Amino acid sequence: MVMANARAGKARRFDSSEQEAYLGLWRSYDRLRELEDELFAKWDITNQQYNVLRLLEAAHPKTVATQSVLKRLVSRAPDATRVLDKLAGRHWIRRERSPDDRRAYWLGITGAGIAALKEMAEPLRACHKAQLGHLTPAQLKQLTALLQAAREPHESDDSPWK
Amino acid sequence: MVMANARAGKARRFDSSEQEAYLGLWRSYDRLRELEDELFAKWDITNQQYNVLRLLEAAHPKTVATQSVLKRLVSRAPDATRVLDKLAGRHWIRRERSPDDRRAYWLGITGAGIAALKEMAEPLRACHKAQLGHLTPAQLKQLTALLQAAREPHESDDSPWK
DNA sequence: GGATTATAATTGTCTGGACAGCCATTGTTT
DNA sequence: AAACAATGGCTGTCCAGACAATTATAATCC
Repeated sequence: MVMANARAGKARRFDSSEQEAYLGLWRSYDRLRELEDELFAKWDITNQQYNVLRLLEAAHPKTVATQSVLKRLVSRAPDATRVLDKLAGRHWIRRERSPDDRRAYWLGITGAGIAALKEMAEPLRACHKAQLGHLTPAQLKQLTALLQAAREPHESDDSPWK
Repeated sequence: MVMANARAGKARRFDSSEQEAYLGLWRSYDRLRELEDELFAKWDITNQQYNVLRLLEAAHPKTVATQSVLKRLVSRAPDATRVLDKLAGRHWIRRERSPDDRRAYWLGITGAGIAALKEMAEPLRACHKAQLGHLTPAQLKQLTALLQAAREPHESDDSPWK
């Protein structure tokens, strides 16, 4: 039986080095994310939800405007309401109407939310170690810097990621 | 009116340098992908679909087993059938039963598929340039190498991405 | 060689991401 | 102050990603 093109020499060709880098970025993200997703699945939580919790924890005991949280998220959340609904449903966050602008909400993490984060902290740390612990500190630093440079022109001026 | 924690000093703290690198990876991927998605949306195609087309074009005029294509995709495709359905629906690919294994299919790109790719080539190249063209060739090379190193332990031995 | 196990693809279903339209509220303009 | 525009959030809907169950076929194991 003939196996067509199973691994035909230098299989992968790229149109440009930019494309090569981008596909590498995509691939690496995909591989690493799988590890994290697996962990989050155990707590029935998504990385976005976790992200929100972390931001609120950092601000604790102060509360934060929804829009402020959204701007700082790693990836855009067009369905913010539903993400917050899920967290509020588990009583991990509180929402209260802003007194000066009745359209807006202030978000705060609850004690249960903080407890949940605490429970996840160590396994998550181990997960990140499993993801990238094989790189040297110098490599990690370099990678972080290059990634920052890569996205820099695509960040708005007020982005916390800039 | 008091703005709570709008940009409180060194806002972002990380638990580890591995986490920092991973979040940077996620963020950069998210920003860059947005550009590409925007382009693909114009042709009503997803990056996964494009990916499949490219792989089939590379093998053309030979045909490729579905499984072989799936292994080479950038990100896992659990719904392979439906991705292929879409491409076949636009007559960009052909599916034919393997004669020696009636479970399997051979996939091939059609003339229309090749034409579609040709039409997309230049805008896409420009897109990749817009994504990462601001990096120097040395930076691109370094980034590509670091990304490869980052995912290396998470690739199976037979992965084309290793 | 018949039973069991593994593989390839399809299908149903659920969830999250995305977008548009909506309502309520606030800000701006004249 | 009335009209209009902008903002914050909510909801309906659609689509892709994910997973489990199913069917068909092939390979393996007594």
